[in-house]
Amino acid sequence: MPELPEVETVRRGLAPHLLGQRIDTIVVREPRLRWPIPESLSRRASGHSVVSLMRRGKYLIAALDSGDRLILHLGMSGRLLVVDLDTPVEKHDHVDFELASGTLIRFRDPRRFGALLLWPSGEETHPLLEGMGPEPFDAEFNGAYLFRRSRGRRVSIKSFIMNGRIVVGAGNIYATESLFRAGIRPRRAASRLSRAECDRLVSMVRKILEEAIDLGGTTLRDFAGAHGEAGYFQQELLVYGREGEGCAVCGTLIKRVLVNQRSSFYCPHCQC
DNA sequence: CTGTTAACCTGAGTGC
DNA sequence: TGCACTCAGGTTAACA
Repeated sequence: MPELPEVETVRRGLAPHLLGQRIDTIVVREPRLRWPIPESLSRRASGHSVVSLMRRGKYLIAALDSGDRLILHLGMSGRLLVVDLDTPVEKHDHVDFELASGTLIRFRDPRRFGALLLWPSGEETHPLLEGMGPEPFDAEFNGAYLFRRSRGRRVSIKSFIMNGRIVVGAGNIYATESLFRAGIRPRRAASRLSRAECDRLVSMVRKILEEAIDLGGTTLRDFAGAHGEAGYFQQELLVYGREGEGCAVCGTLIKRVLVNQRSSFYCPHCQC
């Protein structure tokens, strides 16, 4: 479900409720996520306040006044919802954070590809965050960087920009849309992009992600922000999910191909 | 090292 | 209704 704009939308919705708040209780109903929720989580985190809520790629990181940090990932179907204490528990509501304010932060994740881990105080880094590429909005992520990193790489450019070691945040939807706007076919070898194309692609990735954040993310099926609200970027999608429709620019029929087992959409006329 | 594939898991949708 | 099948916004472990 959530790519960078969706995670950022959740972060912004959550922050006002979480910052400065003490976590009274953590209720874990189902610890079997992507990795098991650490048994020590509840003991270590309850009684402590949240001092910051950051995003790194598609991870959310909540720092506590103890120095411990909670790492959250929404996987494909995860949600973090702000609800009242008496809100009935639904089938896939795996974890509740009960705050001193009387608000509940509820983690729901039907497919359980998400994660909730502890990054203990004093540990410089966490294995999951180590080796991550730059944020797309960092100055480090620019045309020169993409050009340099892509030399000699035979993988498709789509897989390349979805690779979190190159740049974080672009998932299937936004990689697909960025490539359309940059005029590059998803299956082109990364090594065969010109420097000018790298410039264009970088600026399109940034632009798309920025616009998607402004519109509260993309809701195709079930993405929702912290208050259950849908995003609006799906209205801006020009190729994703539009196989067989006419291209918005030239009218040519949009094609669907598989790139590493993921659906990709492109216009055979606008993208080469 | 690079690149490809299967795997994790549930639910929604489709066709018979 | 039921069954079989496909697909879904992510990531990594295991392989060639």
